[in-house]
Amino acid sequence: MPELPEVEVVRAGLERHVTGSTIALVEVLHDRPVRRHPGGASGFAAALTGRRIEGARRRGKYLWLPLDNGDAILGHLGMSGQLLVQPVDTPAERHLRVRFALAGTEPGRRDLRFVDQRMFGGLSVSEGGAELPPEIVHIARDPLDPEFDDDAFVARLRKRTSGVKRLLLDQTLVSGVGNIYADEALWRTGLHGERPGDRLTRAQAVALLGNARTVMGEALAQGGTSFDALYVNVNGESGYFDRSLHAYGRENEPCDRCGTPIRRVAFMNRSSYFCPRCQPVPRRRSARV
DNA sequence: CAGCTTACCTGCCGGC
DNA sequence: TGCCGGCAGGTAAGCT
Repeated sequence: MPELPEVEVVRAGLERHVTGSTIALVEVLHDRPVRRHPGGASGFAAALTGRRIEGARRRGKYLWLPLDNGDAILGHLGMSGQLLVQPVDTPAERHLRVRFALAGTEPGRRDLRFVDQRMFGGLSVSEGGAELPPEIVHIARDPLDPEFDDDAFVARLRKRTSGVKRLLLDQTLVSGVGNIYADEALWRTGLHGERPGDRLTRAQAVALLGNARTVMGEALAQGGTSFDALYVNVNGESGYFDRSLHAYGRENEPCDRCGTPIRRVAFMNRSSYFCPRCQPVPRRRSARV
């Protein structure tokens, strides 16, 4: 499950290894990953064959490769997606979905391959999307983005009545925060995920954002070194998980701060983990204002 | 229109 | 052994 730090590692690897390459051939092995492309698999291949890749960019967990005609290949790794740069004679991966044969600047013929077991992810051609694909203009910047507006985020967060975990996962407020990092940021801040946004103090909101940024930054620092190889090969198994998680996945284990067993509750068809002592369940909003 | 739920997808794992 | 339900989760679409 690639979180934002892993996606950024993929982006950096793609920028380094496919920029300047020309797409000689496109092979779509499964329709689902190109479902968002209106022209279907054949249109997808036709629109990309012969194009030159100009770089690799990212907004939240979306990636795009600007092309020489102003379009872009827009992609999302979903839950299990990988973008691999492989020598052309590498045997097909079990879940290989799309293969781009590259003719390029580096010696040796290489493929760019989209591999995805569960196919929540996908690729599409974004017309005119080289600068910023119109399909993702609603996606907010992420906390590691230098242009992320802290004050605007804090102000918006504090106007919303939803629980703050739901808000952390709202891509129009902030991107790149998944279930794991949301739980970790809340644990560090000592906030329960069901506390309404409009019941946070400004200081709490600022601290929460800071902690989200710290968690993601630490993961990026660790992941960024281990994947700096010749080929982009990120499988989502971040070594960061085992070492540094305080809440996520630790049901019944003692809280690293106070020793109280971590609890797990269902939330949005998934799980939330929290310390019931450090992150007390908020009192219900009173009926009258 | 904010808020919330559901669908999408496959592999793994525990229970029977 | 093999089947089956539950679980994992980012995002968009479709409800209220």
